[in-house]
Amino acid sequence: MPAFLVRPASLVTIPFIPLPGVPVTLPSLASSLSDSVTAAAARLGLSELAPQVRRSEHADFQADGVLAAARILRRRPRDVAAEVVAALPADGLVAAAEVAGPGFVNLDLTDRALLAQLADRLAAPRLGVGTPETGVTTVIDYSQPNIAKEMHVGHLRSTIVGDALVRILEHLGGAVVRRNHIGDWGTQFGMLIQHRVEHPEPVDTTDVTTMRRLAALYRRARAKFDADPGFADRARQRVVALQAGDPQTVAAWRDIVAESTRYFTDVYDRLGVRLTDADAVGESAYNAVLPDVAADLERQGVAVTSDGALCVFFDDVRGPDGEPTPLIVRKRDGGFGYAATDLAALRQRVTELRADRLLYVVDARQALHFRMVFDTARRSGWLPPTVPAVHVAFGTVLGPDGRPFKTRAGDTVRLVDLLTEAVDRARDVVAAKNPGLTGAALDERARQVGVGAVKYADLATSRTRDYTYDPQRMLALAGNTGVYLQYAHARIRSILGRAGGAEAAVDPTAALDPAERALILDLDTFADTLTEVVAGYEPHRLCGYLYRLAQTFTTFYEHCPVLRAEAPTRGNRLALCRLTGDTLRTGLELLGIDAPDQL
RNA sequence: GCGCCCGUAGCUCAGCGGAUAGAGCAGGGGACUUCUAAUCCCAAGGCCGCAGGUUCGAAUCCUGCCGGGCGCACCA
Repeated sequence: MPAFLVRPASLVTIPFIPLPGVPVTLPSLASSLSDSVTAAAARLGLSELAPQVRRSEHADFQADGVLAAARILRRRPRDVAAEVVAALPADGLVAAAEVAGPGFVNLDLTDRALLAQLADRLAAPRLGVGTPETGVTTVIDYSQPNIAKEMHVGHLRSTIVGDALVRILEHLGGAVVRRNHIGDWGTQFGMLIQHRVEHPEPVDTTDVTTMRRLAALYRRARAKFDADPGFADRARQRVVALQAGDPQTVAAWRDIVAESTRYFTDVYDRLGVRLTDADAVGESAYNAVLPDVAADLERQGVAVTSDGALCVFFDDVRGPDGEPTPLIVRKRDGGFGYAATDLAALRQRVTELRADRLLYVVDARQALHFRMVFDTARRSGWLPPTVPAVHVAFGTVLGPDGRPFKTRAGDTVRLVDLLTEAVDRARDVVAAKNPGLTGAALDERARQVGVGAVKYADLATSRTRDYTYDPQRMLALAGNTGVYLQYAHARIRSILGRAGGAEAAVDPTAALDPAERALILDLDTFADTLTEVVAGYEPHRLCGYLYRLAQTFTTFYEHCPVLRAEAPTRGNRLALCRLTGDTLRTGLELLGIDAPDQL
C-alpha cells in the first residue's frame, strides 16, 4: 500500500522527539487529546469507543463518540462519559473535562499545555509539518492550453488549482512531475499553416501581441476554411503533409508552436505559476507510439473494431439511442483522436515516469472521458491497482448571465486582460494607501496584490461546483480576499520589525487571554489542514483555514497589544506573531500567492 | 433515455454525522491623537429545493421526486 493511503492511526501515544534534519509531523493538540481519550477508554475496557476530538464552541475541544459507544453497551451515555472523564490521564494537558448535553465530553486545555505547544511548533522545523509524501511520485496534468489560441478565464482554474496542488504535494515531501498537456496537434493546423503560407507575415517580437495576431490568424483561417472550398481542400492536403513530415510544413508548425509557447510562458510568469517549457509535453509528443497503443489494446482484446474504428466498449456507457458508446482509440480513417493520446500519455507516466499517483486537473465535462480512459488503462494492465488515477474535476465557468461561458470568438475574456485589470486596480489601491511607494516597487506590489486577488478568488470556492465569472468579485480587495491575508501578514511583519531582535521567547507559566488561546488553537491545525487538502485535492480548504486564522489573528490584534505588553506576555505575544506570520506566509506560498512584508 | 455535478441569508459561497447552521458582499448603525481602518464592532437577514428513510442525533448518509448545468461514436 502506498504511503499516502495510510491514514495516521493515533492509537498509541508516541512522545514527540524532533530529530535534527528529519522533518516530522508535530502531533496536533487534537490528536494528543484523542490519544488521551483513547487511553482513558482502554483503561475502562471500552473498546467500543472511537473518540472523535474536534474544536467546540462550548470548550476548547469536544470528544464525540461516547453516545455511539453507550448505545452499543446499552448503558446511559452520561454515565459512560463521566467514567471517561474520570479516567483521563493526568498529563497536564487537560484543565477541565466535563460531561455536557446528552453525553458530550467537553475538554479545556491548560494554558501551560497551549503555550508548550506554541513553543514546540515554533521550534519545530517547517512549523511541525512533516513529509508524509516522501517516496510518492505524483504526475499531475494541468493548464492544458491550446496552441494558436489565447488563454481565457476558463484556463485559470486548471492552472491555479494544479499549481497549488503541486506546491502542497512538494511541500509534504512528494516528488511531483508537472505535465502541461498542450493541444498542439490536429486538423486545425492544416488551415492555419496553409493560411500562413498563402499570407506570410513578419513575426513580431513581443509575445502577447504575437499571440493576439496568431489567434486572429486562426479566426481568419477558420472563416476562410468554411467559406472557400478550394482553401479547405488545400488545408486538408496540408494536414496530410504535416502528418507525413513534409519539412516546410513541419517548420511552419514548429514556428506556430514556438510562438504560442513563448506566450504561455509569459502568462505563467505573470501568474507566478511554476510551469516551464520543460513541463510542456504536447499531444504531438505521443504520435510515434499511438500505433503501438492501438496494437496493444487490440492484441489484448480490450479494443475491438466497430464500424471501421478501433473501440473500447463499456457495459454501462450508452448513448441516447441506447447503443453502447465506445472510447474511440483509432478513427475509421486511421487517424488517432485524443483518447489515444491520453492513453499513450498515461502509459508513459506509469511505466517511464514511475508515477504512484496520476492527477488530471481538468474541467468536469471530461468526466466520462476520463472514466473510460482509466477503465481502459486498468483493463489493459497499464494502470496497476496500486496506482490511483484521479480526475480532479472542476466546475464550468459561467458567464455573467449565468449561462455557460461560451468560447466563441469575441465572446471570451482573455486571461491576460483579466490579469492586467487586476494589477491596474491593485496599483490604484496600493498607491492610495501607500503614497510613498512608486516606480518598480509599486508595480511589483500591485502585481502581488492583483494576481493574489484573482488566484484567491478562484481557489477559495470548492472546485466541483460551477462558478460565475464575476470580475467584481475576482478583483475585490476587501473582505474574504487574498489581500485580507496579505494585510494580516504585513501587520505581523510590521510588529516583528519594530520589535527588533529575537524576543519571541515563550514563557509557559503565563496566563492566556481568550484571544491568545483561540490563536494557538487555530495555529495548531495547519499541518492537519494540509493533510485534508491532499486527501481530497481541495485547495479551498487551505483558503478557508488561512482566512479563519487571519480573522483570529485580527481579533488578537484588536485585543492584545504586543509591543506595549510587559514580559512575559510580550515574549509570548511576539511568539504568536511570529508563528502566525510564518504560517500565513507558508500557507499563501502553497497557494501560489505572494506574501510581501509590507502592503 | 442513461450518467456526472450542483440547489444553504437578497447576492457569492463555507460547513458534508454532533449541541443554537457560519463567512464575505450589498443595505442599516457605530469605531481611526493606538503595533498599518485594505480593519474592527453592533443590529438585521434561513421550512439548508421537496418528501420519505437510516441514526441517540441529518444541511451532512440512503432512496424517490422537483429545479439548474453538463456529458453520452470517430472535435479536443
